[in-house]
Amino acid sequence: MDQRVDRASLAVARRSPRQARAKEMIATILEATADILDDGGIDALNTNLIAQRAGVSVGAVYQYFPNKAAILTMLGRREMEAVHKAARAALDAPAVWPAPSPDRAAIRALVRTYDQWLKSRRTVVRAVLSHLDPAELAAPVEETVAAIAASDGEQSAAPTPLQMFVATRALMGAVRAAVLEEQPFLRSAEFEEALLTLTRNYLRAD
Amino acid sequence: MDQRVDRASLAVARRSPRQARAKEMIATILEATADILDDGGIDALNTNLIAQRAGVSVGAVYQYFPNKAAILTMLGRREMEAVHKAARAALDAPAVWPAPSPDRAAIRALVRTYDQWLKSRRTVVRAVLSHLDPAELAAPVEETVAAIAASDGEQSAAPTPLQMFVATRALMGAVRAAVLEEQPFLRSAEFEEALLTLTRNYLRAD
Amino acid sequence: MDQRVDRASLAVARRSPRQARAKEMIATILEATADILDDGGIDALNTNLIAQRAGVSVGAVYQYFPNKAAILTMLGRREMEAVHKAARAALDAPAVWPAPSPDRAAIRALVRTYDQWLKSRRTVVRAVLSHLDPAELAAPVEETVAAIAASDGEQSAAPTPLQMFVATRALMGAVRAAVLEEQPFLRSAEFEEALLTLTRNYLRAD
Amino acid sequence: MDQRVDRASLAVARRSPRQARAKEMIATILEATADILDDGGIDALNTNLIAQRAGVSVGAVYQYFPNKAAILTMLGRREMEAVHKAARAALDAPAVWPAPSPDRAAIRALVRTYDQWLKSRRTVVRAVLSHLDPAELAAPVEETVAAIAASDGEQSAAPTPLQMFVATRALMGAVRAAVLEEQPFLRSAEFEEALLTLTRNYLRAD
DNA sequence: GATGAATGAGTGTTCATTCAT
DNA sequence: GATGAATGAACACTCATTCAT
Repeated sequence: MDQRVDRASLAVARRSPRQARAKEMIATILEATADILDDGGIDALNTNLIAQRAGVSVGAVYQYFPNKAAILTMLGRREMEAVHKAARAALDAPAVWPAPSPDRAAIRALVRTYDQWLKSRRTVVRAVLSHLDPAELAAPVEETVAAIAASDGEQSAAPTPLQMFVATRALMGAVRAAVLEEQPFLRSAEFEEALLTLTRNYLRAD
Repeated sequence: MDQRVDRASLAVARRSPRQARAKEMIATILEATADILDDGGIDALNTNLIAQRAGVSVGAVYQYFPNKAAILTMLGRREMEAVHKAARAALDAPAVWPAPSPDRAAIRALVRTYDQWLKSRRTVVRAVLSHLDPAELAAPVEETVAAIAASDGEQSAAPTPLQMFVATRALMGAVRAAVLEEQPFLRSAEFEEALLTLTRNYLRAD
Repeated sequence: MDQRVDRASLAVARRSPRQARAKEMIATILEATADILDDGGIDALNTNLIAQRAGVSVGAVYQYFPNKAAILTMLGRREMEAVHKAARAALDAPAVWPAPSPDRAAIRALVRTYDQWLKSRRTVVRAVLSHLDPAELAAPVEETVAAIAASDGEQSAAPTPLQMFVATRALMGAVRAAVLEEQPFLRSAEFEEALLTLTRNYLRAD
Repeated sequence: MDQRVDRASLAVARRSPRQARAKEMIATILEATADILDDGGIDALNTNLIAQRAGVSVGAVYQYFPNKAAILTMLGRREMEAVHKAARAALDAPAVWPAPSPDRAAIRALVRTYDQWLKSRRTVVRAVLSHLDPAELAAPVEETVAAIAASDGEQSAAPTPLQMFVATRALMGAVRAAVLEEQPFLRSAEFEEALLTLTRNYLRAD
């Protein structure tokens, strides 16, 4: 068998470790940022501290991010992606028995995800919620709303964009407030029920 | 005749104009703050600039506010009070003919108020929405929700605290997102209708 | 006699100490700057050190100068003013006996002034010579050249602008080089003689 | 046949292309430096940018230069050499008819050379003029002055070192100022005439 | 109470230089 | 020799807050 490798693939093979390192570095920096945020809030956040906690030099931080704001923004996006992913995973998880209806499962997944997130990264959540573009924050919730709308079966038409907007933001508003105000009922059955009713009733055509 | 006046009454007599001056000063400072916010965003805000724009010295600013954060907080509260007041005024206004139902009137008042506010103080709104305690922001909306709940008449029981929370935050979430994302449908009839449906359907017992 | 003072003059009287303080501060900052320059050259110059050496805070420095460059520029101008003044004073000084011709006196004054200056502020001179606008540097020399031209009496017409330019810059070029290259003949009679010849011969019509 | 080659001769054979490469590299780096200087002035100059523009790595730059200052110095020297060469070439060029006197030709060559240089590398010229040792800058001018002195024939003795110094620096001072102040008369006949008079009159013994 | 000059800790960012690969 | 990621000292400048007048 021919042992030779063409130059192109070799180059790819070689670049990989570099890219891997870059990804690692970015991850490390973001983690350090999140840590600081959770320790001392947004006021404690400064680039030198980020570098120190990440165990790298400030210069390295600026090799991967153009400025401080970019770090915060990327952290926000990453966190949202994580929430997104967690919510979807919960949605796709094999149902327990007796299976909750799919829309209830969707709400439950959403709330659980936020709750989990909040527990591990209280301040990061707050920072993300207030610094990220609201439209970006809506993505995972939109999926939940879509799941609820779909569960209604043929009974009703697909929601209009405006309906989606209102339903998404309403649901988000309720969850967000519960998170930010640290309401104790965040993981209660009643809250889940309320959110479900809110969304169902709104989307139900009449 | 005795020319002396007792000190106490003098103090009382004098305090009035003093307090008036203090109120004026505070108002001036807050106005300057709002101006700067709308001109250059939160990053342009600093106490020296506030003093300069208010036409007073920094020292004077610190005579009335313990620190910068307090200025922002008070501005936020004042703005919310204004919204509160405007919303209530709209709610209490003599109905035009044909009168909209009271709950529709409440929603309309809320949306109009935010729209007006946004037009005159875009950045202040953003700053307030993201820096003020969410519970504080809920007050005027709570009133609106209460009005809607009341308009349902005897058909349903008074909403529970949880219901109030969810309804309020949901409504707020939708309005807030429309404001922050500067959605063009903010002052459309469809949006009003959607918000009304959202709240009515949720509060309607079933 | 009326003892009252009108408000305006009182204001002036009161502002004085402030302005005096400002002038003092500026002088102190410039002095500190010159000190640092002479100690460690332009590379050792930084705003924090300037403040420290001036015995004030960095903030104070920035109260009087918009940025670091402005400090250097102002120092340059001040130094040039001083040279200007010294050169003129030497020019106007009562002649010793036997009196040198006025043009020789002018050259002598110029060279002495530079020599003096160099001895006390070697690096400042270098910095000034290389950072200041060349036209600004020409002023005191222009005066010297004018004195030499005038001493020629009615024999020749007033020099044209181009002649002034060439004579001034030529003279300056020679002095500048002697200063920067720290030529030992800077304060020799031969050098003085040479400069005199250079200028006289050029300006003498033929 | 013996395939071995002795190491020494191989080394010699190899050094040539290596040295050629080294020269190329140095030239490339200096060119990049000049480019940056002309684009954004001395403040825009940094080693990473130099490397990038030169299409090499920073490490490579440091293979050929001990530090940033050395690059600037070498660029200065190179530029001066070029001026030197251009001035000499102009001096040696076959005279047009009617031939200008040799001293006029020398001045003309000097001024033309500076003018040309200025047009193509304005900022480099400024940087070189203010960062290079003044004695180094004098070399090409010295040659011009020598040419002028020589053209005087037997009428006068060879100039003394001091005379050379003064004549050179005076001429340089005038040209330098015209260049730095971007005087429009830089390439005028009057300026040439003035410079010629300046130098001739000074060197003419009397 | 009012003033605004002064303070100085704090911060984002740059960039010459090194060195493991 | 070449690369370029990493280093980290250095620095200009800001701004909330204080306090002598």
